[in-house]
Amino acid sequence: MGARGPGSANIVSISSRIWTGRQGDGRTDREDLGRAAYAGRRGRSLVDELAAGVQRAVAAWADDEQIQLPHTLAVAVEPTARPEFGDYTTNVAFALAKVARRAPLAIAQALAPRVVALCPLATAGEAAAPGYVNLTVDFWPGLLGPDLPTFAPAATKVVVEHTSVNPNKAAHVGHLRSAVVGDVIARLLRRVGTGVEVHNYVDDLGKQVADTLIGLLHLDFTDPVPTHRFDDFCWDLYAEVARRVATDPEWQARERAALEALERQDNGTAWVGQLMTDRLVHEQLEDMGRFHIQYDLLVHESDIVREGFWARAFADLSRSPRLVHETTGRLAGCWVLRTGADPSDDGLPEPEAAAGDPRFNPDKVLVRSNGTLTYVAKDIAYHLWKFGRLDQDFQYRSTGGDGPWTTARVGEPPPHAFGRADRVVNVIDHRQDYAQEMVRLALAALGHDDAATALTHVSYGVVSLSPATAAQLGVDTSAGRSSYPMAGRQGIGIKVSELLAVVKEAVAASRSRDSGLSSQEIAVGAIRYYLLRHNLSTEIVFDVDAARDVHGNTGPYLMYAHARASSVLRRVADVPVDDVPRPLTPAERALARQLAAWPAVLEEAAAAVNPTLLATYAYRLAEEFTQFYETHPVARAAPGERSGRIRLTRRVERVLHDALDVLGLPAPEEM
RNA sequence: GUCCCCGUAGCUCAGCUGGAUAGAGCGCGGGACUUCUAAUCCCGGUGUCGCAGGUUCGAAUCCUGCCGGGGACACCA
Repeated sequence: MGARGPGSANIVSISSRIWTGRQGDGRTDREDLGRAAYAGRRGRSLVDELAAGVQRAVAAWADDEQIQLPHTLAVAVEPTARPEFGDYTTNVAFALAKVARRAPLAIAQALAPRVVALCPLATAGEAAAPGYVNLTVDFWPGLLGPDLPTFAPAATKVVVEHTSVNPNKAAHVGHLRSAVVGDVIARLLRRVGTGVEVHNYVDDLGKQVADTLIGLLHLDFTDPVPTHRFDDFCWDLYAEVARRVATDPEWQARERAALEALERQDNGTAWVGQLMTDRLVHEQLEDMGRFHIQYDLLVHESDIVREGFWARAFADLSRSPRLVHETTGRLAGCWVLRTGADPSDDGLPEPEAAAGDPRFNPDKVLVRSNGTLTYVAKDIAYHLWKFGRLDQDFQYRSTGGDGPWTTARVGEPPPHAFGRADRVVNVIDHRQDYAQEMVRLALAALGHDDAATALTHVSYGVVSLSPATAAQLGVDTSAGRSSYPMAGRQGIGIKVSELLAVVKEAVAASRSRDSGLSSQEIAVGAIRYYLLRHNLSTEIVFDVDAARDVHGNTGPYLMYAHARASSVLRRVADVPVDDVPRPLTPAERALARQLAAWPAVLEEAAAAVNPTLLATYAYRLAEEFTQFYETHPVARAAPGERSGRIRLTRRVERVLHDALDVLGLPAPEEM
């Protein structure tokens, strides 16, 4: 990168880091998405203005000192950790120290007054050892401007796939994590102006479905825990069948026969299978619906097979040197996707996608020696369709009412074209990293490098059980592990419906009045927040007692803060509000500063495809507001102070409402 | 065996694109409601940031090795 003339540096602000705590892995595909979102935002935030002021100061300084600046500088303009450091701080002097070969403190001292002179919002600037520029800001104009960021609608369409529970039993908390994370990603992308289509993949041809099915057909099963729900019944039935399949050759043969019958599709077994999976999907969707999670399209694996999507994908893929028909050895008779991870595979193009990645097995079977397709093969076909690269389409029908559309045997005209995505976001736990990379590799091998790049796998850690919760479920915890996995095959897990009932009960028991939001809605907010506040890469060690908590860093705390703001505003509904500026108290400043961060947090969350940033931000905002609320009367404030406090409270209500909407939590006016 | 993720307060977790005295919630003890909802707030924490080296003016953060936990590497999904 060649140096330009003095004063020409672009400052790359990474300013949102401090408010939210940055996560994310910095993958390029996520950053691209972020840039698109950033470009669409209308208007500048307070922090944007400040960063621009710092940039002007740097340019002026470089001119005066005759210093050549590089094209870009990575600089943070961020809130200070302590009030005595001012409102915002920047590390720009450290970045310049390396370029100019001068002491950071000297640069900071030269910069501080220039920022104050060149940025109308900065009322004071100080250099602090070892080289920070600390800025004090006039927050008042920020309380007069527009409340919420707006984004120009983007022409791009993103398909978000999440949930994708095997339709053979009830959904558990682990599935709910995918659903909640995916749902927030969909809400977030819509919020920043992107077109979104939400898919739920129904794997109705898999081994798990076959197991529940043969239990239904061959077992005289009575549920040890009588239930009115079919998915609860299947939960126990599946565990019973899994026990038999593990050891009994007769049941293993039944499983194979059922799998084969499901894939053939024109027989009684397949029809019973379809009736079974339809009913289970219906109940799973009811569960998710209670959490305000909705889908645009259900994609059935059986429809991918029936429509012959794989035949077209195979025709294309077989022109690639990566698809190999093995004639000898362990995989004789299989069609294999060769990843190039084996060093002996010379001559294959690389690097592309996962090629040569030592994490992966060099050969991935797509077509078994008996001619049937593996899961990855069907997923490749599905993704070619998602990206509109297949010249083929499904049949569709509506599931009625507000429900999603679904792929079907016989179609009716869909309301709009499904699929044809510019980007695809798959919310799938980290155990499928390998399978997702295989899909990406196949897309690249077919020449769809753009699609391979536009495929984002949002990988997240599994939900496991705390020792206490595992013990309550009858798991043997004598091994003393720190967590225990949920296991559908063993019937071990917290079902979504049970969790909601338990948390709802806890909410009902702890509430001080009954007139506000229903206990179920509060429970939904509590559970959603619990699943969102952990980093995506973190394995959530789920504890029932912790999930039942409604105090502290929980969903109800955020909702309560919103209800308090609403309550205050009801009291002052008729009070006239003026624009007369006044100095803010420390708590007011802290609150104003947090409010000013919202546009950047939205952008960064969209860029990183990371809902946790939103959860963290909303909690901090609720916390700042609550502290303000405790110490600053609004309705009973002196007239000189009241207008500013009403403005702050109004803004808190709107920004918190916006944040809660994106998080899918209720924003109650009363609790 | 190879590779990936994780290891921070009693517990669950933030912080980790290097920077100013390492944070929150829970739990525990104490305090605050005739005042905009106390589902709240305030006070009380030196914790071998797994261990050992290294890079740096500066490391919880980057690099290497080791130890411990989890996961992936299926003609499962």
